Amino acid sequence: MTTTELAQNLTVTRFAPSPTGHLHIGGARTALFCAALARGAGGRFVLRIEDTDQKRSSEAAAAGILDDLAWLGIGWDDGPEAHGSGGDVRGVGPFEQSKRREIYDLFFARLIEAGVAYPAFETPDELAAMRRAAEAEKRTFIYRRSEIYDHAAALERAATEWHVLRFAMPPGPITVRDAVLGEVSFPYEELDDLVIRKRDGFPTYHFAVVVDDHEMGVSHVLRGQEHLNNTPRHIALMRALGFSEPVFAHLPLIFNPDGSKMSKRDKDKAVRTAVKQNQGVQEALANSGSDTERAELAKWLKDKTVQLPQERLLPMAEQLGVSLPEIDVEDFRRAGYLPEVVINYLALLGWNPGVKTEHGKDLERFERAYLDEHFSFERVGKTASKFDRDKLRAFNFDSIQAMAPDEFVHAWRGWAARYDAELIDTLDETTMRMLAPAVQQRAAVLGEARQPIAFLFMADDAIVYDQKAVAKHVTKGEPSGLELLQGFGEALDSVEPFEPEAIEAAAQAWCESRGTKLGKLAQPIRVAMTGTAVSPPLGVTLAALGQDRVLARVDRLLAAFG
RNA sequence: GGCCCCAUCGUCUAGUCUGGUCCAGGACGUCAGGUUCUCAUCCUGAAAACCGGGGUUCGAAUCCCCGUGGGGUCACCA
Repeated sequence: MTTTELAQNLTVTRFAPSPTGHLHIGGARTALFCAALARGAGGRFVLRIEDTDQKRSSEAAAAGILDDLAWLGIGWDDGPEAHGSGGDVRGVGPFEQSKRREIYDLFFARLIEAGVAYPAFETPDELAAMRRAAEAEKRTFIYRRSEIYDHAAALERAATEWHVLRFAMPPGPITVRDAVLGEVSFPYEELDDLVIRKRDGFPTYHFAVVVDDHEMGVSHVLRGQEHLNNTPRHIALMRALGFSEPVFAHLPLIFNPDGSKMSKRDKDKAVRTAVKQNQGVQEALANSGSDTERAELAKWLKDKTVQLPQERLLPMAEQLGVSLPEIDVEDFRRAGYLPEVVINYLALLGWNPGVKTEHGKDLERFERAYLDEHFSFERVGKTASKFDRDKLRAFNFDSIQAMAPDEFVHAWRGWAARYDAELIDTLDETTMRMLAPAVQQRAAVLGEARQPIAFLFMADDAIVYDQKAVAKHVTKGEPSGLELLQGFGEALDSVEPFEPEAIEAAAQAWCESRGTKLGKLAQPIRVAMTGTAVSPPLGVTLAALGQDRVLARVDRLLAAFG
């Protein structure tokens, strides 16, 4: 079966990121919808790496994107082999555009021969000047082939001179038939003769996309709405090349809560603002690192368009106490969101099942398989949506609640293995298992699971007592917390086994015998264990610490205020 | 600025194509109560929207027009 034959009866979608950084959350949604459409139709989902920009692309970034997709559970049928996905059973690869030069050259030749692709010799500076001139006259700059253009002469000149290849846009308006937006027309006057081959011989994005989509038998092109303006150009190219048009579907954009575009630059912005407000840090930074590092930093501080690599941003953010906005899939992973939750939330951004549950509520929580089965363009919205982190958190929280303790520990340890070595080193699996129920309902994301048990990571003699908590729960009252603690401390000695249930039973019994409420005893214990009036339930708190450390902390409080 | 897209609670949205069942439903968030050994969880309840103006129609959130607002895009980046 040839590619075109396949295209006629197969739904083929593709996700084509350019490897310039981690996978953006918006890109993840596009990939998800592409995969869902293909799966639901029994078709194929292609992953292609768009690395025609030699300066910005990197293999590391490409690998990172594959890893991000794999973490989300989005597998691909045709594409680079990694994480159990990919391969080239249809023989439509390679899947990196930088390896497809000969293919593009073939189609360049075809267009040149037809006289619709032509060399152009303006330098970038000259073009910039032309744009400025147009702007001064308040008209839009449109590059158009001169009417007295001599194709043969231009080709001759091109043999010896640097040039780009441009596509002669055919006259007449072009209408895009979009599966979510309907028909959208663009006048010829708005469409210029776009560059299809760069000076360095690489195709531009427009050309490579059109050729590759055709060669790979892509039947449905799903992408963000920011590409809508490119589509008429692509259609013109397809027609010139004799390709059939795929179905286009432009997905609504995803924005920040403040309405701005969700961009990787947001991270730089957050840190840059904080640095500028902090004179001390600014000076410290100005005096550390190598010369080149300092120069980069100075440039970054001044120029909003300059981005710093994540490895440099992260420590600065930590030092300044600012949290980086989550933009990339990797950010959500680090924060401790569950991949299936991210998928679920993403699916709802711009699409919805339009189904009610038996309780008359909108169906919002569903599995990946549900999306695969039910995804359709009719239910894709046209409106851009703001990314609601609170709602994502709530989803994640619910999913964490729904986990069995073992499941939770598994997820937690998996996360910690990558992001929190100290946690793994300090707590064994049995302890985590015991802690799980208490921690689960206090953590919306895995990264927060440590907070309610922070006291476990402190040395017994390093507890800092909160003055208010001490005043309220330890020194005040009749009997005082101190006295209760003293009495119960002895009782604690004989608790066997030293596990949550036994401890709680002992505390309960002890309080009953003394005629006090459990709360009266629990609070001073909390202060002794954590320095504050807040901790997980008593039994778990004490059991996790272990008898020795508990008694040491009781003694220390007694000594400090007794 | 040109071109293009969009417009329902603070946010995500159902309802819009096939006008009436919508004094607009759900979720997140917010607020108020309740349960609880703290913090949480959990339970109950409340406030909260059809951008404005004209049409069409017996009737418009739903159809049409004009405004207004928001966004995208105008590279030898993708």
